Amino acid sequence: MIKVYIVDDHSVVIEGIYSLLQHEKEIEVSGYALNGNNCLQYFTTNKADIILMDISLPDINGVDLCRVIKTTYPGIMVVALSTFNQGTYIRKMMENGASGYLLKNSNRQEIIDAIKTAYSGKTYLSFDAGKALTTNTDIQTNLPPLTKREKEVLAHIAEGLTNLEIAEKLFISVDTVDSHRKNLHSKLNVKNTAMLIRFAVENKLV
Amino acid sequence: MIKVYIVDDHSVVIEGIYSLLQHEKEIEVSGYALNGNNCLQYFTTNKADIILMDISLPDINGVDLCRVIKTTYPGIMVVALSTFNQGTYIRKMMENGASGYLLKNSNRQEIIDAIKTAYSGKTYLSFDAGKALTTNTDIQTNLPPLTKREKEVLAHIAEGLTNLEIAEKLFISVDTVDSHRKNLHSKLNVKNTAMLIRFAVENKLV
DNA sequence: TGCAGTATCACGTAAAGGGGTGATTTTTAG
DNA sequence: CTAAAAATCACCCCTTTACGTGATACTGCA
Repeated sequence: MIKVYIVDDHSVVIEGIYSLLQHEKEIEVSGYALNGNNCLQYFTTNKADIILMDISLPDINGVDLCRVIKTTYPGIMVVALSTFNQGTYIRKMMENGASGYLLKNSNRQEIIDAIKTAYSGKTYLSFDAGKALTTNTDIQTNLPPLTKREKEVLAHIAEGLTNLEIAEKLFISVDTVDSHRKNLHSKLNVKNTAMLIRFAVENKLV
Repeated sequence: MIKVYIVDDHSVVIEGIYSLLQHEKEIEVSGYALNGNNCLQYFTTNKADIILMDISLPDINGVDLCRVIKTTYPGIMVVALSTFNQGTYIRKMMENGASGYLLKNSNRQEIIDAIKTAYSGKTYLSFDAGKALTTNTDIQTNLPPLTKREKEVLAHIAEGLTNLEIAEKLFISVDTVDSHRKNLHSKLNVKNTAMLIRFAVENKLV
């Protein structure tokens, strides 16, 4: 029986994985945490074989959490969970001891494969993730498609222009620029300019 | 007589270059512009051999301006002027047809060398710029030194935290975080979060 | 010892961004 | 032609940044 622990701040993800794995005979979900600290807390008194770990957590980022876990409990295999397919993050997780990288849109079989592969001590990478690593070209397939206008706006934000300046440059209203900005936020799953630009630069969107 | 034209939004820089070159027999400063549009305007009716062009301009960024100039007037040699030594920007300027890259802290001889080299059709790179290009490692020598605290704050901003969140994490006041942020802005010569993060990521400060 | 640089905190104003909701028009693709 | 996607604009409310100015304490170095 492989004991799996889940760390993700989205309850639905935990719920989804739990449900996908509940009929799996060889796998048991032994617990979960909604943030990094609860996870660390848990492992002071409990154990597991595999941790499915979201890369973005409210308190600690996945890369750091992974490093802490692997140095403290080398026997636990960490599989990174991510919404997007970013070569940069994949590399960082791997450098910090992760045994695999799984996209949240993976199907049941992929998740099971990842868990079993990691359990056997090997590394599991989802198809696209592996490709992103070897080609050294971040796959944009798993990035939400941005429209032409969104890309333009993003480029201008990255240049340091304000919404007003962008509006003047594109001959549209500030409200429209704001709309595009909001769409970028929700598509890229960020909540402010700093995260937006970081994401954009790291993904060579700008 | 080599006719030199200067584009820079800082009057002092124009003044400084002018003064450094005024006793040079073979070089004549034939004009200047404080922004990209005035520069383009000028060249519809005038000409020059060399343009010393600041990379950051109020209306158009230097890279784009360089591309426009070089496609419209291929005979004009563009030498990029920059405060910092960023491999990324150097590369971009070169890709867009610049004949050289000069730091604003260059001395008189370097500026003259750059102008003459560009005039002869060759490429001039200041020592560090050349190094930054070939080693593929952005030189940080020319980046203002950031203090420990500033780096910490910067890292947290890049993670998407607000000043308040950073303050709580570092056990300091929001006002202090704000201070560090202001210092980062002035040290790195940026005016908002977007530019700050972009600069930081491109310079591997985060 | 004294100065420069760092780190700290404060207060105020103005500007910009973040979040929600809703609506109309254009474009695009089937 | 028509349905979906994209682009446009508007308003509200609140939070966060931006910028200025100034002050105090600590620290390392000349």
